[in-house]
Amino acid sequence: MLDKSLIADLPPFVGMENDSLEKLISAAQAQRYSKNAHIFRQGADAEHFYLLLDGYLRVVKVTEHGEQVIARYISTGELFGIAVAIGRDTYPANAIAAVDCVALVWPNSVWQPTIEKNPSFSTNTYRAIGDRLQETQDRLVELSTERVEQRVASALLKLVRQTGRQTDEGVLIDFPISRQDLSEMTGTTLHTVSRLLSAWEIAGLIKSGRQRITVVEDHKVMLIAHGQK
DNA sequence: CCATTAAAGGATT
DNA sequence: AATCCTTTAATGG
Repeated sequence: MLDKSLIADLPPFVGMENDSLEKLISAAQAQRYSKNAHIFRQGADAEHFYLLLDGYLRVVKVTEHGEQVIARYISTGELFGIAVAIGRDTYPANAIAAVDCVALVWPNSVWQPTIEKNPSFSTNTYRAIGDRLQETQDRLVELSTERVEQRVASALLKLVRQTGRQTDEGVLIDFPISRQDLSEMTGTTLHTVSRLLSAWEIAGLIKSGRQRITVVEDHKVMLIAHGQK
């Protein structure tokens, strides 16, 4: 049996009445996903919506030719797979566990009643959707105006803000991330990312290993992101 | 400035 | 052993 304290303090649910919370949580099912598992697939019928309780996952668009673009990362406490919120009946992308994850799963049928009875939940989720839209628009501008170096630096900083964990060496990005992943976030190739990271490591801005990146000099990375090298 | 191609070595399963 | 990740160099748009 799930307890409402699991979700009561998470951003999507702040301001909700206690009995509404209880009702919502009782309609949910907890589900574990091991690393690299697909939670849902692009184009599949959207029958559920989700909340990430623990872990990180990536949202990946796949083209007809098999090329992948990482649309965004979802971290703990975020809703995802909310196709129902924007009137879609299929999922627009794949959701893949970046590490072992735990999520709550609801059937879409509980979305509409929950929205209707809980104005705060409604505003919270539509705000979140708005934020994500804003983010993708910012990325569009980035892609068309900034050099690769700036885009990779920006992506690093975004990940640090979203998932950074302080260590004695700097701020570690808290899940396995490859050069390929970074290239899929920034519209470049893994080779270019590899070269950039190598150069930054020599310059002391970051430390990196296989699927590990630690930002040591975030200020200097920020300078690169903003174009003044 | 950056993508592509190729080659090779290390890490992971 | 097979596969995945990373680095490096050469070439060309």
